Amino acid sequence: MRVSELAKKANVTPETVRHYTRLGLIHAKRDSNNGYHLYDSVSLQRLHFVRQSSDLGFSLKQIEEIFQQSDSGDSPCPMVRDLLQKKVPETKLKIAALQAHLVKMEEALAAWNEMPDGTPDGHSICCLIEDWETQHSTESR
Amino acid sequence: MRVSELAKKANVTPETVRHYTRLGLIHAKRDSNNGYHLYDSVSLQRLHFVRQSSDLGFSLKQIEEIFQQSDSGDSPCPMVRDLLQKKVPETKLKIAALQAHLVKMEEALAAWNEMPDGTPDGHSICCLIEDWETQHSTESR
DNA sequence: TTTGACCTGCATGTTACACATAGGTTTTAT
DNA sequence: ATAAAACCTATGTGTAACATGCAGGTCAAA
Repeated sequence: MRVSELAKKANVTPETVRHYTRLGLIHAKRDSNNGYHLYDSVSLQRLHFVRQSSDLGFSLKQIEEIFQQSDSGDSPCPMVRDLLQKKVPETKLKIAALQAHLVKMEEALAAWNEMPDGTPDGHSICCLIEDWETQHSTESR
Repeated sequence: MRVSELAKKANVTPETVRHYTRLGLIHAKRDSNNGYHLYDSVSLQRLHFVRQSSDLGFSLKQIEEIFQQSDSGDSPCPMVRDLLQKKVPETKLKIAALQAHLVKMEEALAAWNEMPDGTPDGHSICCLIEDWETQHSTESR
C-alpha cells in the first residue's frame, strides 16, 4: 500500500507517515516504476507501535532507541520500564504546574470582573496584568 | 544598564533579554562608543510585564499585540480578558489529557510488573508496549 | 484527454529561547 | 601596563513533531 492508505489505516496524516519514514521509524520499499513508497503490514505494525509509544509519552528519538535495542536482538522492555518510571513524576509535575497556572488565570479573571478597563497612560500597559503582577510574586518557569 | 544587569534584575538569562530585544518587546538605546544595548527602568518594567504575561500563558506574539494595542492608545484589557477566557478551557483540556496519560502510564507499569521481559522475536518489539496496545484503544492526540 | 487526486523531494514555518562562532570591549588582577 | 577574564555584538544553528507550500511527475475516473 502507499502513503495515504497506510495513513488512513493508522488514523494519521500522510505527512506523519512520510515524517516517520524519513526518520527511519518505519520502512518502505519502492515501486520501481514511479519511485512511490510501498508499505506492508509490518509497516502498519511499526506505525501502531510508534503511535502507542508516543501516546505513552515517548519522544520519537526514544522510540528510535527502542527499535534499535529491539533490532539488535535485546529486549527493550527494561529500558521502556525505566523510561516510564521517570516519566511518571515528570508528568505529575507538569500537571501541578498547569493547575497552578489555571488557578492564577481564574483568580485573575475573578479579580478583573470588578476592575475597570484602563487606558494606557504611559505608566501602565494593561491594568489587569499589572495589577495581577503586584499581587503575586514572580515564579520561575 | 546593560544586558546582563537587566537580566539579573528580572531573573532571566541575558539571552532572553536579547531575544525580547530582537523581537521589539523591550527597547534599548545604544552606547554610541561601542554599540552596546542600554536599558533603563522602563525596559525593566516591560520585561516584568512580558514575564508576567508569559506566566499567564500568553505567547510572545500575543504579548506583542497587547503592547501594540497599548501603544496605539487603546486599552488592551478587554482583549486580555478575552484571551484569558479562551485559555482557561484549553488549559483544563490539557490537564485532563495529561491526567489520562498518567493513568495509562501507571496502569502499564502495574501490569508490567507481572510480565516477563521478552526478547524480540521478529513479531513483537517490546511485549510491554504491545501488550498495553491490545488493552486500550488508540486515542487521538 | 483532461482533471482531480495522489505521489516525489526539498524547503520553510512553528515556539521560545539556548548555544556556538568570531570578533570587539571592558574590567580586573598581576 | 598588560594579560586574562568577563562581557558585549551580530549571525547562524538547534530544539520537537510535524504542517504547509512548491515544482513537478503519476494515476484513476469521467
